[in-house]
Amino acid sequence: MKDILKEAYGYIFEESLLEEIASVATYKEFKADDYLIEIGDYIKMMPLLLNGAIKILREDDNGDELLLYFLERGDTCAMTLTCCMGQSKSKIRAIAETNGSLLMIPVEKMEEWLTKYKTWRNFVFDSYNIRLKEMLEAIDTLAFMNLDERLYKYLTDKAKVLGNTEINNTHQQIAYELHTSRVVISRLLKSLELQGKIKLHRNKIEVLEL
Amino acid sequence: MKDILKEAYGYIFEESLLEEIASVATYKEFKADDYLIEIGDYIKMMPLLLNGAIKILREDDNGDELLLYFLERGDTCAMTLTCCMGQSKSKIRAIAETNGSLLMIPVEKMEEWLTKYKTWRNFVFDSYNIRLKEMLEAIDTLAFMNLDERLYKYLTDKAKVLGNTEINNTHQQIAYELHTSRVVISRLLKSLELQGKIKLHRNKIEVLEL
DNA sequence: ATATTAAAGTGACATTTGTTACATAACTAG
DNA sequence: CTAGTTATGTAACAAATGTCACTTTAATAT
Repeated sequence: MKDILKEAYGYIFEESLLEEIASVATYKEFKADDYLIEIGDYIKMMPLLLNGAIKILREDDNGDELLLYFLERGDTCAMTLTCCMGQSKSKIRAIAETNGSLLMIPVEKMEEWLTKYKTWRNFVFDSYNIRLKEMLEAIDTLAFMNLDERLYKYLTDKAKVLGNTEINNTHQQIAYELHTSRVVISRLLKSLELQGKIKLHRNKIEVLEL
Repeated sequence: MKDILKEAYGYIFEESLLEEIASVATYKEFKADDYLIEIGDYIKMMPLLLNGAIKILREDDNGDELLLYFLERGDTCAMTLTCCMGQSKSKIRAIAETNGSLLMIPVEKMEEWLTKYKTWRNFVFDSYNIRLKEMLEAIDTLAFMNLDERLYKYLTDKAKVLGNTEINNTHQQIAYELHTSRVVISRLLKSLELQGKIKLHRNKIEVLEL
């Protein structure tokens, strides 16, 4: 575990902090599609992602979903920070997009390190900043793009996160994450295929240009 | 200035921190519709709002606008924190909604106080958390609500921020902030009026229920 | 009081997105 | 191979939003 930690965070944290993390953190592996955080959960640990990808979703009162963004190696979840420090319930859902692993840090430590390590403080602030940036991007996407553009962005973003141009999803699953209906997604996918941007297969979409 | 500072922040900061703030901060007054921050500005100071309200807007590549949220007394702008600490350009525009005043804190001090005062650290984290919450709310509004609901929410939110049920805006101005067209806003306002929720006048909208 | 200008109202139509219903194609278990 | 199941394709229509053109109303300046 120490090795993966060093690989993922060695370039930002000093040796002594890495030691401390290793000594208090809980290591956890997860598989694709595992539910990691559910809306309303109380969060007492802060996750540090070692590898794999996690998708963060928002849900409205009717249970309708919307994909907010992906977390990758070196990321932590600012929403979790929010909840940890504010002692409030999670406002988002986190689902593993791929297999992966993470470390869980107790909240007390994370607060302690804020004063003790400048690198940790910077990391936490950077995380907030990255998250705010991702949220802004999500807002831009919703406010300024049509659904066909949003869909194409979704596909290319996903391909990047997966490191693979083949996306194994049904149209229905995509529809959930973009908060629309399956028929609409099928229609727009077909049109993207006609434009030569993607190729459709059963349970699989191939992104042709990245 | 010390008085207003104490009135707005006395309940969260200790005396010594208030002293420090008073000694390094620049006091600034602004008038409604002043541009306080423009997209692309470099930000070297962190604002603490003493009174009045500020609206935060996002703009896309075509110059189309979208209202994100309002800041009120006791708020600071997490976007500014982002920019201060990351040395990056502003990604948002801030326009005064009412007359008001604020304090500008140099970035170095804000970093110094992070380790020195727990209350300051909590304030900064709370600010981030509140901002993330507002962003989530903005996303919910965009993703899950129809335009008529968004418009009504806009009107009631604005009335609360102004502390006044009379909103002095043209339909065109509202259309800009909600990123749609004047004709659409006129149509929906008329329908809200027929539902008995608002009353329309020239250059003025009266919110009947809050 | 009248002319000018800004704001708001309105009808007609276009586009985007959502919905329903059903057809077809591809996989899977037996 | 065949039946059943799941995924996808598609037509037809509905609803929400956007656009254009023009009218009417209210405020302001002369």
